[in-house]
Amino acid sequence: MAQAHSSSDRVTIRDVASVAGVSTATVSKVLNERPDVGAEVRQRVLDTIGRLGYRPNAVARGLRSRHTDTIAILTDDLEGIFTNALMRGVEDAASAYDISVLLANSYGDPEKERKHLRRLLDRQVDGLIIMSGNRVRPRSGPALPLPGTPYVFLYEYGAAEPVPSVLPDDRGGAALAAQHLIDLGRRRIGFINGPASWEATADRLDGLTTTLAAAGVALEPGFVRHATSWSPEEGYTLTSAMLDAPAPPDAIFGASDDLATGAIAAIHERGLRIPEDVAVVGFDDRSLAVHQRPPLTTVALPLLEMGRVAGQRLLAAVNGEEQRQELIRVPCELRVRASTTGRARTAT
Amino acid sequence: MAQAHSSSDRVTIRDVASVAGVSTATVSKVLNERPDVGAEVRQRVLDTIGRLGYRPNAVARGLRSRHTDTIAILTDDLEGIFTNALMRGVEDAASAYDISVLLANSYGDPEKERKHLRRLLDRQVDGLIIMSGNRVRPRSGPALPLPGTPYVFLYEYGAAEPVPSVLPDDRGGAALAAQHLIDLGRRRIGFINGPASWEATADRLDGLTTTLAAAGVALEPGFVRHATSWSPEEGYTLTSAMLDAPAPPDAIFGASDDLATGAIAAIHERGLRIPEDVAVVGFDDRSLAVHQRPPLTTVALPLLEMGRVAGQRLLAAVNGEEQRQELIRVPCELRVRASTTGRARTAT
DNA sequence: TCCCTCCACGAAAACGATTAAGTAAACGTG
DNA sequence: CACGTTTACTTAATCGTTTTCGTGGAGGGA
Repeated sequence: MAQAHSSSDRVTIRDVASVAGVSTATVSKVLNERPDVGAEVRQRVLDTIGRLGYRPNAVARGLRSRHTDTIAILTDDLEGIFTNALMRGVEDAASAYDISVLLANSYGDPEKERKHLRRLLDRQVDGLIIMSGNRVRPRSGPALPLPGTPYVFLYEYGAAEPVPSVLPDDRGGAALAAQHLIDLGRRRIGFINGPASWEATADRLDGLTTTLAAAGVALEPGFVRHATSWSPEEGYTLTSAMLDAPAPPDAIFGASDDLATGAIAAIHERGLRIPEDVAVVGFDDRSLAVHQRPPLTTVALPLLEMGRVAGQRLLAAVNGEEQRQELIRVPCELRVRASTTGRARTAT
Repeated sequence: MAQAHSSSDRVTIRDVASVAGVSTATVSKVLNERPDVGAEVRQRVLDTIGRLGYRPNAVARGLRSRHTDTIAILTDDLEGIFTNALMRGVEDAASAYDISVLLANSYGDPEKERKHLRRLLDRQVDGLIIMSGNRVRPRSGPALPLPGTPYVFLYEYGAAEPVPSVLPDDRGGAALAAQHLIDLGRRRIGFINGPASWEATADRLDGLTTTLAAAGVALEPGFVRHATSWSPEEGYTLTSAMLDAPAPPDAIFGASDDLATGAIAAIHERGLRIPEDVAVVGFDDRSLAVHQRPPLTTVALPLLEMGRVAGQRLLAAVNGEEQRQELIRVPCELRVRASTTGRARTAT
């Protein structure tokens, strides 16, 4: 194996140039696949690079060319339920374009967040994915202080001003669930929504009612409840209340898998059968959904795809495409399982 | 608000120097808190920096000083159950020292992994946290090709050679659970271990048997079973088998929360009470543990702490401390809940 | 007063690439 | 054959810092 002959230091573009008998400019052109370099010289340089095991120094490159091929994810909850899948989507998109991803976690502390943001800008990141809008987002003040650095909000509700942003299609997702229940002949549908303070809950309710209305099905007022948290316990108590009503529902739609899980417990407790007596649909498609008994039909949040979309939008902006200050909704997908059909119809 | 007067470009150290009437060398010294600069000059420079809103360019700094204040996490499963908590620990440690964290996900694809590794080294990262040992790890060949870049393996079992590494104390964790059950007077303990191919399972079994033996309690051969996966379903079937034995166990220890969850289902199904008839202990302390009915006593994996420890070890090595090729075990913690005591004893 | 030692600071050379501008040779073209 | 144009390279400046020396002056001792 050929080695750099002289020093123990890393081999630079200058070494390659001198060994190949060309200038560093030429090596650089070969590296960047520029057209104005002859075939045999190109080959010679390539060979030399291989022999010497040369690798371009990304830091030096970044200094001169003013881009670092790096984007950052700024989050306030690295351990959030959905964070990994979102991150993975972003990482997917980025690494497809040979872009690296920096991670910054703020715990929701505005001080930490500012510190991270400063550090990232110092580091000359090319763009930012923001999953930590509580503090830096435009909602609470003027626009982000990101001179010339493009950014995309990911899974951040409630931006006051138009801003590049990616969210799930909550309305469409709820509509999917509603249509599914209708198709199964259910007419007395109970909806356990999340806390009203969450923006998504309004859209989910809207998707449900609109779809039901279109099918001529009315939603009983007592069958629409806002939980005070997304927990199974809430799902359990609210479902219990509905089941104990004189004319109980024949289906429960929970605005989260946790809520639906609580519903399942309440239904089982009363000796009712799922789905024969009461069908259950959840929302999110967390891993627990498939492990329920029976496995839970649910509306899957397109987290991976959301991450990818956000990443792609950001990279487009980094590459100079003009960025539209637009909110993009990524469609949800219905995963039909035994809690509505009695036996799993589709894998996963 | 004072602004850079002349151009639209970013303000550099040279601008600061000229405005403050000193050389860039001096500004640099102030920036890096070097001693050889006088008090009033220092103050003048500091003021100028503030007025101009100057921020040092980390890329340029990295080029010259040969360190980037960046470490990377190389993982093969960004969506793994434990990945976030581990990452958060690493991020904690890093950001405490003003170090940024790069993320690289390989999906276990060795090709992708090599590509990421190359990219990270090109980027001159100061060190690596490796949670993706399947391919790059020494097990399958010679040492890592990381000339001069320190690294620490995190939550990676089975390194063939001594290598800086951080793992949970599986043995100690199992011992904690065993002691707890003994203290509660349980004597007929069933152990549902994970798949034998997992290195951790041997340690957990060992911790259990050693502790029981020390208390004079024997483990019945039929009460020690290896599952073929970590799933609740496995826990369910294996527990069922034990419960249907002539003299059933009075406690089930599952080597994962999922296994223990399955155990709970099997116990309930037989109309037995938890913990009166059968106590249940899990391992991992995933979020589902606290949501079980009854809430599950479990051995918590110290993921956050493991991440922190790995981060700190790495940063120490980056700072020139000599790195010991050593495996560090981080102690687990027992979280006592109702599945053994009948009522929660501790919060969380 | 002279000499030596510090102390603060500046000049200038890196760091390893990219890139604008320049140039010599080869190549038409009239 | 003289004269623009390409083609294929090279030269050298540049990106924004850090860092190694060098240096002038202040201070101290004899």
